[in-house]
Amino acid sequence: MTGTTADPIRSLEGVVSAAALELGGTPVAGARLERPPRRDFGDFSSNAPMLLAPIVREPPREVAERLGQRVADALGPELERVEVAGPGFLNLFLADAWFREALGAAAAAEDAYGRLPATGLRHLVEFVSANPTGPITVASGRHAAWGDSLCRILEAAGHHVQREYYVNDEGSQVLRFGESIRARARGQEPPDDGYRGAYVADLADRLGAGANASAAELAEAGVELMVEEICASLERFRVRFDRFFREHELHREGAIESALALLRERGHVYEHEDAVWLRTTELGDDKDRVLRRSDGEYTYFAADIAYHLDKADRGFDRLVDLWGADHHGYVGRVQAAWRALGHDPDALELLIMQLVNLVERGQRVQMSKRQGEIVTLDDLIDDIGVDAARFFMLQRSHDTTLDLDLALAREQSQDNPVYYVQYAHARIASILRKAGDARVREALSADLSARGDALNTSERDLVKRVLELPAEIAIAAERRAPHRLTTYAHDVAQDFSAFYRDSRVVGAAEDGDDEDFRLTLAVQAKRVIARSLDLLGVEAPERM
RNA sequence: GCGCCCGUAGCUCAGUGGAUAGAGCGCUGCCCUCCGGAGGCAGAAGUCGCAGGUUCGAAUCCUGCCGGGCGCGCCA
Repeated sequence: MTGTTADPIRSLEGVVSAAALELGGTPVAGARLERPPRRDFGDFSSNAPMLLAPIVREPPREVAERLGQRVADALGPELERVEVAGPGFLNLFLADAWFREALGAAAAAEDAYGRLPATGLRHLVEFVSANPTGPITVASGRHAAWGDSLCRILEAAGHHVQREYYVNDEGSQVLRFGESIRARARGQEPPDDGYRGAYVADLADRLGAGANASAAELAEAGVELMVEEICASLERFRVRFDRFFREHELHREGAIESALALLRERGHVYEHEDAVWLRTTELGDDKDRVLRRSDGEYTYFAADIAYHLDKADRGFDRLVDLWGADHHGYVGRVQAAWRALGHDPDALELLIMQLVNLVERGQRVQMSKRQGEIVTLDDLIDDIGVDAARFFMLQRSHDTTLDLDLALAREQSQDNPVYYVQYAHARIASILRKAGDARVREALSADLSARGDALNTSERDLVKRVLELPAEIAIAAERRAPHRLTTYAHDVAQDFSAFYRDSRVVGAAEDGDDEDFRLTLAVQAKRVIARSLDLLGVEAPERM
């Protein structure tokens, strides 16, 4: 049955699908097992009969009856009973034997549990990419947490992942940055459109900038220092990149010219009023875009096309870009350019990250700022810590504005979801310490299926929850939805609390209960919480 | 004006075709002879923005409208 795999729910789904195939003569697309909304609808519920009904031309409930019979035959004693319900659901009530075997299988997988089979697909995820003209802000912090967590989840889902930060070290912004440093070095105010943060004067000091250094030199040196600082802030936030890709490389290697030549060859380029244009309107954009300005300079857009071409040439199956909300007007033209280059539109995903509002008791707040007018990621971490910052930033989907409640995030109590989850983990650790290593190992090597006592509701609920991890990871990866893991981790913690309330673990044997089963379940709940938190980049403490 | 995103409980949000729509916060009430009370249980609270449509079935898909956010440079 399911004992040889680390995804017992999937195996069960396979049994139902096989039965549906026999009945319908053809595979049923979209059939799945889901957790029913109410406990009296069983442990798992299949929508297969409703999908099968049109194929076999029978009422869904009749199909469900026949499917139920076959599933019952296939599962034998692991199934308690099936019920047909509602519009044609097949509800499965599983026997305790199934729960024991399933838990045993999950526990036997140890650290591999929740790690999905390799897909061979190579992903390049580009995120943060904040201009290297200032420290990392809270908004960029959300990009960092989210992008990094997505990468962790993609890896768990079996994909190969490369993390990349695109450094805009060219162009007018950078020059203005250099001019601002130079002004400070001369004891002057930066230009009106320059960078006015306190860190600029600090950079001027650290560079030992003489009054006659050029803005371009100062810009280059300033960018290098900023990249180092950004890197350090991100490292502190547990975010590491495989590569910082400099825009400068594209200019130096003639990559922009060759991208432009390729576009020209493919017939998408024209000249107008001394500028070179890309005809993006033919590919879904609302206006054509300039690639090279009339002054001969390439636009940021041209460099970005060259960058994406470079990524594609490196042989990735999937490019994921995470951009700020202020860049969403840019999506159409980059997609158009991507298609102009002849690439599969689905291979490039452009995701937009919405803004972060810092909130305290319902009011927008101004934090005390280390760097003048900018609220930096470091300021936030100093205030609420890395774990709370990451967890809170990951609780929401990327396309919704985030209200981050600082008061709640600071709170070290059960009201704070990150503490609630970490507390559950620490509490299980404490229980297992009390049991002792040797006793825990003994429990893990016991054959749970040989036991006979009835499981209680909260034990069964926790087993089911723990078994959901592989599917949760798969869905989070597919939908680019790290926030699902925050919900899941909280659910596990909650189900553990119910289990713990109802069932004594250490000393269960004295009451005649199955202590091996309970210890194994506690171990597995702890692993699953730790795994979920790891995918979020949040620590799972043994003690608090 | 055009484009994209959002509109679900008092608040912040989950829920990408299925059953009586969920969680956290807040609110009300209850539970500490028990492995961590940094805990648990129960309750009140919803015209899923509005109106049509598709479907056996719609918070979910389509169309229109209303409200909010963001974007619409030979800036990056």
